[in-house]
Amino acid sequence: MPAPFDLESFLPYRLNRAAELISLSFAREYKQRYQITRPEWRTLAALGSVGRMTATQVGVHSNMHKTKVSRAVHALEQRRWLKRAEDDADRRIEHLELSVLGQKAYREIAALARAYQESLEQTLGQGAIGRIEAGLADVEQALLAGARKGH
Amino acid sequence: MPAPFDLESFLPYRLNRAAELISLSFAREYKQRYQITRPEWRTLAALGSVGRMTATQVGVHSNMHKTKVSRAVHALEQRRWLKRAEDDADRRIEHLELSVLGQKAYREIAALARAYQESLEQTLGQGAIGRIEAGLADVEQALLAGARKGH
DNA sequence: AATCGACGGTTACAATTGCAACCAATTCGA
DNA sequence: TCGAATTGGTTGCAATTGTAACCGTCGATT
Repeated sequence: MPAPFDLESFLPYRLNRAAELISLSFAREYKQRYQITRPEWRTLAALGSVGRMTATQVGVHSNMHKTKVSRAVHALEQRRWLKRAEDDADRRIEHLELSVLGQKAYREIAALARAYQESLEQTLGQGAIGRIEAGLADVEQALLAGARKGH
Repeated sequence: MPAPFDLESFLPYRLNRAAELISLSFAREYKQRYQITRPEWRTLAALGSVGRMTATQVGVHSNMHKTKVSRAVHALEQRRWLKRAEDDADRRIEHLELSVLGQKAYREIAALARAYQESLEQTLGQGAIGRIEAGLADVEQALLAGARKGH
């Protein structure tokens, strides 16, 4: 007799459900106000938070497919929130950077994000979010380590 | 001077990244072998784990959009993994149930899922996954409670 | 019992997405 | 040093997805 399978305690299922819920919940805060999509916000956030990066690095950082990143970058460029700069040594590479306008937008949406998370932390209690994130870090590390070995 | 915003500790971003990573990682286990999509697996899992449910209930349980559920149900029905049964009292409602074939498929994929999670728990240490899930449950509860009040 | 709003579920259509193929540039290896 | 394999990034196309509109049914109000 096999061990029972409880979907409610299956991590991929649980993570998906929670991620979808919280993402949509927060997206409501900026979708209307800034006319920006989810991939665009993630790209903006990555560049604003980390600083100058290439498209590939943005993709790794936020775990987005490279075509998704490519399109988000294009959209942000149209909006003049982002500038591309070529690399001196390798002409395939494009360094991405937020424009002054982009930085302004980033700061504003980041303020929304901060407020959102602060409010959540209020109701969850101090440190609760940090503990989840520590757990997630371990999970990601385990998965990425496993992937390299071809599991 | 505003508090700094660190994307790495922003919960929606972190949850999305982790969820995407683990979902794709596990999807590799069944996509090939069973020719089944992510929404189909989630629906199968919900019905297999919880038992007879309506489409709406499946959607709530797995936090999937109702059209996604509708299409997944249709696909599973084509495959003869699922049966519909009308409700005696309310003719709008359809009760969904796995067929014998569907139950068999569910048991097989559930076994994969169990193995997957066990292996993960091995590397993370006993109880690590449970702690994350407890945290997620709190988050979900907070968000759903907030949504009802119109936040 | 007729009307209106809500509900469960499906579908048409448009937008978003991922895969695969591609281009240009670079690195590797014989 | 030349060709093959690899890399950063884009694009065409097909598949997936969400929005909105819809159908049939139900419940409440009158």
